[in-house]
Amino acid sequence: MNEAQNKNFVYRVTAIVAEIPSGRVMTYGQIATLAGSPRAARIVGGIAHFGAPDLPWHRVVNKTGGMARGYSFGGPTAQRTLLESEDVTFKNDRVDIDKCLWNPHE
DNA sequence: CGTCTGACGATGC
DNA sequence: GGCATCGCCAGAC
Repeated sequence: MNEAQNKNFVYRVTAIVAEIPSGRVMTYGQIATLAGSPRAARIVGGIAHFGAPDLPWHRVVNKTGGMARGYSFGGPTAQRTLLESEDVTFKNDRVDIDKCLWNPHE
């Protein structure tokens, strides 16, 4: 893990997302920052769609608390239902990041 | 090595 | 608060 974490940006993002517990969500910007590049939020998304299909990307949302453009989970409704199943609170059609934003420092 | 793209973010209107 | 535009960084071609 130590060696791997220093490997590349992609691996860090993968590791972070893999550690997101149920009932908690993270923003792409947050993950990108933890990965070492606070401006590379889009890169996180790119990694999401192509690599690491075993990770709970459905717990990853953008800063608006919504989901990304053209999600592939079967529609935004599926994502919302899935997160609600994990005790994630919702504000209208957006995730209540204010309450469910997970911090790895915990 | 140069260029385009992209599951985003911030700012402006 | 939502929509439009620019900007950023890293990966793929």
